[in-house]
Amino acid sequence: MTQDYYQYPRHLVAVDCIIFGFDGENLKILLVERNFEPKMGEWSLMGGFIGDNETSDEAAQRVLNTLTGLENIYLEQLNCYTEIHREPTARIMSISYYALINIEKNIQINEKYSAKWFDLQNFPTLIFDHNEMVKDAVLRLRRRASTRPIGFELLSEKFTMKDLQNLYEAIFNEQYDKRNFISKINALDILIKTEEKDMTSSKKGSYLYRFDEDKYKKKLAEGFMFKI
Amino acid sequence: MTQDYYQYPRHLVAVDCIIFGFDGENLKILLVERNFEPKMGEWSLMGGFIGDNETSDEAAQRVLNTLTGLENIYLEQLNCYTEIHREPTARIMSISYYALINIEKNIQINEKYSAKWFDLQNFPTLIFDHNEMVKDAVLRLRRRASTRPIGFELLSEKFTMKDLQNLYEAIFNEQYDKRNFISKINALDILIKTEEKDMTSSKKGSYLYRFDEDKYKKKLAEGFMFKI
DNA sequence: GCAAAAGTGTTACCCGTACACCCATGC
DNA sequence: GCATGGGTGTACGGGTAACACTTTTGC
Repeated sequence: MTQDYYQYPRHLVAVDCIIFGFDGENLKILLVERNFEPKMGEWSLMGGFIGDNETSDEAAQRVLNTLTGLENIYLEQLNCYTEIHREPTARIMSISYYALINIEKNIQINEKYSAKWFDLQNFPTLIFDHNEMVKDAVLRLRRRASTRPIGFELLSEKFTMKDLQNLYEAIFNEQYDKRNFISKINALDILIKTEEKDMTSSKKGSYLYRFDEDKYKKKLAEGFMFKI
Repeated sequence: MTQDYYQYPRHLVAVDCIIFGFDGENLKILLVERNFEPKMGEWSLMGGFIGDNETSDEAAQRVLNTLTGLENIYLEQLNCYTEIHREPTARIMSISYYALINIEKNIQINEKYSAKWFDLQNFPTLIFDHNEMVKDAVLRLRRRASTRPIGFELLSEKFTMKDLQNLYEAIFNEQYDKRNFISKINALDILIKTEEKDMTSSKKGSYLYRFDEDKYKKKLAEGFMFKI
């Protein structure tokens, strides 16, 4: 006996991307203005349907690449939303992904889409269940950021301690003591202090650091746990 | 301009359930022997296709109900697996769910399915990507168990401290000091100590406890965080 | 009376947190 | 020389982890 697949319904399945960025002070989210019905003109997450010859991960990368031109973006699958009437015109399941991108690298946003960075503390109401998706994504971002060194995806290759602290303060929406934060980071021992200084923020200048990915991986293999 | 949904492919979407149980000593997983091709006779997770008029959550509950007769099972969505050739005969996406059930309550497993409880430390190789699903589910179970009082789903309504400790030792695959464990649990202050004793395990007998869900919810609302 | 599991407190160490002053430089 | 942000060390307290003996009772 072989199972007959023709008796089972088939579904439209999309991906929707929650794209996070960081401008040095605040967490940002990249939204697009819909240029088709339904809900044309309203703000939404960037999304697209999953094709026959791509996985959902690939679909999400494709969607992001179409919008930003970037490749190999940090991307993680979140949830699958399957409410029957989550979209009014058809039953569409959607797998949400969150992406972390460095705003500075992201020079050219495809003009075909009216996309805009919004402050995560203050962005418009989105279509369908996209607000729920964003809420879930923020929670996941916080969880991940506390146990994995994903914050560096949001920064440039070189950054100051102040940048890093600002980033974590934005992610967790909390203020930290400078001395405690720095000694915590130094205790992790996964940064390289360069000889260079960032002179834009002060007269003294502040040292630039890089994330030492090789060292991190080595320590991981030895049982090290990132924790912040 | 309206988007034309007919141009997009439709997909078979299934749910697969990782069903955890606890026998007082070890974590168990409920597996079924496939009675249809492909891979007939091999062990797999219990699954089923998502219908047109049900959400994935509902499909997972339906699948579990079909197998065990139980209703309102603790269930959480895990991941969506979308590799194109994850099943050999057709492209099928699968949303995995993990379920926690009390083995003792689960008196009648549907005889239509050859289902069997296996020790989580020692169960057969499963079909397709089901082993990966189980691995992911165990990790999620550990994360959840450390921050939510989900362990009680796996125990009977009344349980001894020893039961609880055995459960957490099984989940985290670690040994704990009895005194430290008990004082940690007592500090949480979310259990009710009953007058009854379980006399089966010793001559002295050990007190039975119940999870105080109302108290837990009240404390949650006041900012309490479960942590173990 | 003895075997077998239940139940119970104290101490030491570590980590997290609070906290304030000097440094380097451009203007 | 002064204003601005950068960089550094210590002390205290709370919580976690290590640790052993007494109690109960059925046989």
